Amino acid sequence: MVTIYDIAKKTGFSAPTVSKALNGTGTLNSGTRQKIIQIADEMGYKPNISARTLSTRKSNLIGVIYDDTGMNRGFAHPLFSVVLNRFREQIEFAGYDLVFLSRHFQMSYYEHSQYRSVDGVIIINPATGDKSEFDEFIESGMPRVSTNSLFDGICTIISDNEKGGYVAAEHFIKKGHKKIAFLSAPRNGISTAPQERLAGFKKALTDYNIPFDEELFVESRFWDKQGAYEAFGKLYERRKDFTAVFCATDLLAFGVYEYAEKAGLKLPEDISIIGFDDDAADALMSPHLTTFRQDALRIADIASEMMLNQIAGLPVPDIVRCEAEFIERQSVKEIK
Amino acid sequence: MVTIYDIAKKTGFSAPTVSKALNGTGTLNSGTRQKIIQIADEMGYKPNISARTLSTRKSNLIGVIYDDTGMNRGFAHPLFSVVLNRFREQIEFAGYDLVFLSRHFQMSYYEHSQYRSVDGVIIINPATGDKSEFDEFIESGMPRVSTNSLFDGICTIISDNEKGGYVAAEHFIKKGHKKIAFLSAPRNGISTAPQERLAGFKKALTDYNIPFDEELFVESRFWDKQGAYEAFGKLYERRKDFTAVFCATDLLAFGVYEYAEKAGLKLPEDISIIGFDDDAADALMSPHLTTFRQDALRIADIASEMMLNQIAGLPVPDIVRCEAEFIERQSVKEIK
DNA sequence: CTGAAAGCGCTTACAG
DNA sequence: CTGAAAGCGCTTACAG
Repeated sequence: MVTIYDIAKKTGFSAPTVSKALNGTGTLNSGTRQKIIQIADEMGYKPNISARTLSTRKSNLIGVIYDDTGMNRGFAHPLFSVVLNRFREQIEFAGYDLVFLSRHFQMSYYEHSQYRSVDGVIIINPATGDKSEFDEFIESGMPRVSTNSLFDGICTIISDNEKGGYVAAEHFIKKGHKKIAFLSAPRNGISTAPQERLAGFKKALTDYNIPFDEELFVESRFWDKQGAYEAFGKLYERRKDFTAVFCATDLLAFGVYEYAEKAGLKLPEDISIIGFDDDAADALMSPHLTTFRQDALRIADIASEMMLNQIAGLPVPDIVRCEAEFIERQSVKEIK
Repeated sequence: MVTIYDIAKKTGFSAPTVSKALNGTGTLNSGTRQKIIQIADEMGYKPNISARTLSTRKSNLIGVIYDDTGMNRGFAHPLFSVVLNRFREQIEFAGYDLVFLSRHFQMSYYEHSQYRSVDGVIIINPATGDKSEFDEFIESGMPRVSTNSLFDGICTIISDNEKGGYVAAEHFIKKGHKKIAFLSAPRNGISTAPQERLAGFKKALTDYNIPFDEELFVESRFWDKQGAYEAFGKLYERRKDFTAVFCATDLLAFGVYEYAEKAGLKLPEDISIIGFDDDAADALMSPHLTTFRQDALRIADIASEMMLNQIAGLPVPDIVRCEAEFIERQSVKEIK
């Protein structure tokens, strides 16, 4: 490993001068700068980031909070996986690397971030948990963004879920449906999406003078197919007069498809269905699932921009909403 | 941030003694060790990893090579996403953190790994590329594992793809199929899986005295649905007398489903199909896709074990094969 | 414009 | 069993 001392010796300048030349800091004769840079190149110099971090407290590392406990999808989530991937691209382009933050060894997320001297943190998927876990990040003033759920004091980039819920309900209504069920994801987690989608759903009903029927609301115990299968089963045993169901996420819709297959229900003839997320499977299932595509690329782009802004000391908004695109496929039947 | 000097002052011992106590190194009076640990705890001491890395050259960081350029799935790959997730869990349990390695800024993967002083590297998905890119890792002696493809000199944990190809062909044959097509993934990449699966496929044909028909072999231009759609179309325009197709990966099978839907072909009545990977969509499509499940958890477990072994200076095998499980669903028709 | 000095927080021989 | 000294590779005031 070649160090700045090696370059200093070779060029005849001092280590601080080499440092300034390589970093473009301080005032330097442009000739000596050129020379140093050239020699450094020839020698194949690579800075030692640990040394730099130790003296500057800047690591060029961004901590990622991504933990799918309770979701059991690993990195296969249709929204989060894309957000992670694109955020990584953008932030690497700006010279930062991504390191995963965890809660192991009695370290909290915050302690872990300190241990690694990260320059900022992105909350993509904190699993279920307690929002107060993030208070230390807020108090510390560390640059931080969330692409998952609203936190007071954390710049959050998130889909307009309420609008999504509204559009879904409105679509059903315009296709002639009146008895529309709502299959919710668990509302006890850290994500506010289920509530927001429900709020929009109710608002549309109200606007179209359709009363919200509590009996047509059902909540899955988990964010998965199995939970949805059971929840929908409960709903269907209770009531058979509804013609449509809005699922707060595609994963839940998959449970409905499974139930329909086992129970001999025809989709969308017997029940129309709309999901949320545009999972890769949607366009493969029969009928192809009508859904919403969250703008993961835009969410990630804005997240990285907001991260960089904060690192630069610039102010950022509390919340940025991104539109989710309605994708009409084949799972909603028109009722005359 | 409290440092070992703060603890030294408070306890009356020197910094080196504190260091030894906290790390459990050297010979220390167990009383002073206890005391130091207790005070450190009370003071909420967290080691500064940059300082430690600088003096020990050990970062407790493992570099991850994961780049899906050309695949365009982000982290949504049915095998890689699970491998990444489980490997992360295991390696974090051993006290290591994961950082993504990239090829930005004229840095090669290897240079990036030096820059971050990683203790080891896992190659999960290097995108298409040149195997020689990894020569530096091998020469350097850095601990390294691959869960993607075979590299001489890198401990690789990978499915028994040849066996998979064999079992697929044999299954078709036992169901009465004789004219069996093979839809391959691109073979120009770094992954050896397509060739291995093809080799097993051919072997089964030979064992059952069925000649391999070159005209029934077709290669997709990309690892995606669209490429498969086009490739299968070419095949189908050329020959209509085959009754089954083995797709080297589920993604390719999706392209066949799409083609079948557009062309009005019935699955599995007109064409039987087997995929590979057990993508989450498989059990949702009609007909549910018969496929193979790679043992991603086992692959990741072994990968982390092999990584840890290398870090500990222990020898590791060149290659570990894991069985892929055959999952029979509904996409293969029995021919009388 | 350039460099000597000190410091970031830790660990590793080496003395005592 | 414990500590003084030096070093890991870099940067930041501060002098000149």
